[in-house]
Amino acid sequence: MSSITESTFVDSRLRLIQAATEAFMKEGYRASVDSIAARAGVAKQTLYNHFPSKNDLFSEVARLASSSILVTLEDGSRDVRERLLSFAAAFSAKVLGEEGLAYYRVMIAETARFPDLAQAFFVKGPEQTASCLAEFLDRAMAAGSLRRDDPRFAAELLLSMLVGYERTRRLLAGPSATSHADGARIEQTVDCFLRAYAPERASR
Amino acid sequence: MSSITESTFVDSRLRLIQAATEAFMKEGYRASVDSIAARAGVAKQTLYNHFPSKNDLFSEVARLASSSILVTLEDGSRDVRERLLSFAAAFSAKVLGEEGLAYYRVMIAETARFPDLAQAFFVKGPEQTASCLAEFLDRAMAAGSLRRDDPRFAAELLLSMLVGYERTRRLLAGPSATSHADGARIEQTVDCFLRAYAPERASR
DNA sequence: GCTAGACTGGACTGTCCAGTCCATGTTGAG
DNA sequence: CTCAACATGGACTGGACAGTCCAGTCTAGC
Repeated sequence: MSSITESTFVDSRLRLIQAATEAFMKEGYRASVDSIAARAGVAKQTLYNHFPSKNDLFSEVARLASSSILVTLEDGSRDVRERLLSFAAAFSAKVLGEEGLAYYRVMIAETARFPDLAQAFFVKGPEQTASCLAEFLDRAMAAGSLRRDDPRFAAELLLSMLVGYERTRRLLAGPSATSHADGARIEQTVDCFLRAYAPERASR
Repeated sequence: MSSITESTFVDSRLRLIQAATEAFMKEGYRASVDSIAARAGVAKQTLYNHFPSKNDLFSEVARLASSSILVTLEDGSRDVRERLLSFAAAFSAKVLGEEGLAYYRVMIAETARFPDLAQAFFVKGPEQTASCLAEFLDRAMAAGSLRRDDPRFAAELLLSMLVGYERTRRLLAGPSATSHADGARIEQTVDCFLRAYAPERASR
């Protein structure tokens, strides 16, 4: 990319990680070292120059992927509903997208082999997203836009509502046969949540 | 069990299926044929007398397990809330229990290898449970106990709320560190659902 | 030109495992 | 008693795969 010859050394590490990511996401941990090296256009020995073992390579891939899964609420002076909607859309897209599903599947499958990675994935993903959302809900409750209640519980509830059933469907039956269009589903879900957390007795 | 000698033929099939179930649930498809035969106290050849291949054995196990995962609403003349509560408790127990989690994990992990089994699992489990619940909600809506709305959507929503986040937590981080006691969590969830689907403007 | 360090290809080892084969019991039915 | 059917265990095949080794190539910098 940067210089003359097409394999500019050093970046073989990057190519490896990229290839490994693709392979692991598609085939899970069962993806063979040979196939990863081949996909990266690199000799097997080169792979072992960079990573002491397949486990280490997998761990690296998983750690990298884990570091880009947080979904936050954009700051904005808009309506609570507006902000929740845009968050919900972003969250759904991430979790229910090709990549998100693949990653989830692999981590679930390999929890036994890599308990620490699974734990880390959970903390950096769902857990942190829930914290972030809970904080937002807490403020909204304080401001009277939502009924006062346990914000952490509410956050986990909303996350559940957004992807619970749909994720299972897509994981098990493929992304086919979606009953609702995504946008409508999300809006309906958020409105349901807002109805459950509407402030007492005040119509708005 | 029925007669004199301790290995009464024929039931070796049952012992095999039982052993295979345990093994597959614990180690996934990677569980070796030898280990399954050993666990069943049976020769490998015996296993191959009953099942032409490891795939067939796995399929049999999965099909059997799939046929016992439906959760229905008991009929009763009680309150809508009461009935939903008892359903929610049963559903949570099944899905979030040791066994339910293990089964879910295995099916998710092997979707690529056994797409048909995964599909069947989804239909016999979540899908059918949702239908059953939707029917109940539909009747409750007709009776005015719940606000009129798409009952199928409401059903999927409730199922999501009940296990979405908690299942992910348990799958990835083990059943440890549960923030709420199970009972409280379920009750809170159902009440949230009822608030979202309360009949218009009527306080009860 | 020479050296050091990274890359290559391919052969090789050791292990694990699905599935087969066979020689040898054990059992119940005719 | 004998046959048929099923069970046993242990040896074996063939393939996949992680990880090692090595002899040779390319490049950069001295």
